[in-house]
Amino acid sequence: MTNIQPSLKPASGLSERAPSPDAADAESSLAGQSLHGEVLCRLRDYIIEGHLKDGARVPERELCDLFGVSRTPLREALKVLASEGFVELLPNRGARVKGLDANELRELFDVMGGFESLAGRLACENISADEINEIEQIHYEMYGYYLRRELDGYFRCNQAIHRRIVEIAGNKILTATYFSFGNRIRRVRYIANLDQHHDRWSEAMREHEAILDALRRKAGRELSDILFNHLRNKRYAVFEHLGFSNSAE
Amino acid sequence: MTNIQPSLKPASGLSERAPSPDAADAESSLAGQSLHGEVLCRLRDYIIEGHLKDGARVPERELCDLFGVSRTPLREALKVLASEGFVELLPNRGARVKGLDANELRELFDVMGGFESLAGRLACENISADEINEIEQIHYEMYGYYLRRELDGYFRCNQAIHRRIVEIAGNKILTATYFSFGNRIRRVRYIANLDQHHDRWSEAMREHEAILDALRRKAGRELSDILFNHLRNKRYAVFEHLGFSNSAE
DNA sequence: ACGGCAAAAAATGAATGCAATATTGCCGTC
DNA sequence: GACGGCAATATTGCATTCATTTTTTGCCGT
Repeated sequence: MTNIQPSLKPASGLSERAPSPDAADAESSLAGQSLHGEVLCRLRDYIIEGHLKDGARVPERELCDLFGVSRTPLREALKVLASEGFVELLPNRGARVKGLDANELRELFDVMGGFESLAGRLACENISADEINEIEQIHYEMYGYYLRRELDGYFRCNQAIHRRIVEIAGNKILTATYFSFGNRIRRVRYIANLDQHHDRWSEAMREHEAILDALRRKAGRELSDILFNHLRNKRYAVFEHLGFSNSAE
Repeated sequence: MTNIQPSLKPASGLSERAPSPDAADAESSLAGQSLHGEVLCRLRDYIIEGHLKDGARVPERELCDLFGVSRTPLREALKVLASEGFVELLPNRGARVKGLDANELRELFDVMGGFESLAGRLACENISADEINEIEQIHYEMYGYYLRRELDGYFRCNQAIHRRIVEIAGNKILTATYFSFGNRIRRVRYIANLDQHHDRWSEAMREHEAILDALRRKAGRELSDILFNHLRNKRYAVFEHLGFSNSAE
């Protein structure tokens, strides 16, 4: 994977990777090649973007018309989406969109924390000087946004750092799984209209300092720990924001 | 006409394997309820148990005959198996069994290490006195097998401890994902006829002492670390055993 | 004997058809 | 007006069918 050239352009470096985290590699094989792969991606996005409400039944016929395919590839896609956790298959009663209750959301955050934790550990084993530089770059760009209170740019950099750490971990299976699970959280953001909140901003910024520091020192065990707790704290903040209880139920 | 014979007895090579740690909850919804769910489970087991060789094409027609279903549910199952990583879908060229090369196996071990690491951390947050007792029990039973050099019993207890830790973590999504990924490694065991080896036995036993100790003290961070390295060491041992290189390639 | 080409065969991918099941709308009764 | 039963309708799950594409086979020429 080409690592981005060390062109010292903090501001522009990110804008290019801006758009959408997009697809894990997991379904690159399915993606554009076949009808069902196409339908899978489109239907997944359709659900992630919240066009179907939690618990709503998935109208096969309508979606067939919408996508211009017959029921066969659509139903194949539904089976896959069920295994990914986006829908639930009820015997003889079709598919329903699977929303996340507070408990599942909490679980999902912890699992993501586990992935990031692992990624941090592995990244410390593999990271090159150039890559440390790259992360630093993004970090300082993010710091700039932080100082200027530009939430949007801050958020993009934040995402980029976490994504790069996972990529640098150099474990394709991890990467694919990470992004796949990330999609399920992404949907919550759409649904709950969960724009990033300012609470905890300075705290998160401090945590990122620690992340960068641990990366520089290649302190895998430590970074692993920091990243898990970073996600935990994010979970706490999100739950606070949503008015959920933070204790197990 | 109406076939509908829920029994689905091919009477042929499919073992009536009862045990199997079985099932993540992930497909409890798919499992016995529908034809495609049934086929999914059976085909997955069929592949895990090595009835199809790495890279072999998956013969739709034959399997349809074997399972006594039409191509539709079988193909639906194939799509899911592809998303789980057991097969690869080649456009217009059907499905091929996806074997793991050394690199992917290494990645998979690390991901499992990540899951166990996370599980240990969470388990320390949740574990009750009774559950500690239970783990201790298994641990000492395992120690007995160790002293008597009974590899089989030792191995069963070993598995049980790791499984219990994951369950005690109390994160259903983690549990489901853990077992799902475990299946892919399970296949390697079948294929490579990877009986447990004696190497590293005493070392592994010592590590398990540390695991139990950390659990007792509810030292999550520590246990997290121990478990990751435990898996790493296991990976090293397995790779040694298989004659693979242990360094990244 | 060997390699290349064309036709046949088989496989795949997707659409359609059909029986079984769920859902809806309607009506009568309380 | 609310409720329960019943027919009409829609939906689901799977089998079957159809159009392509791939693979194999058979043939010919060199």
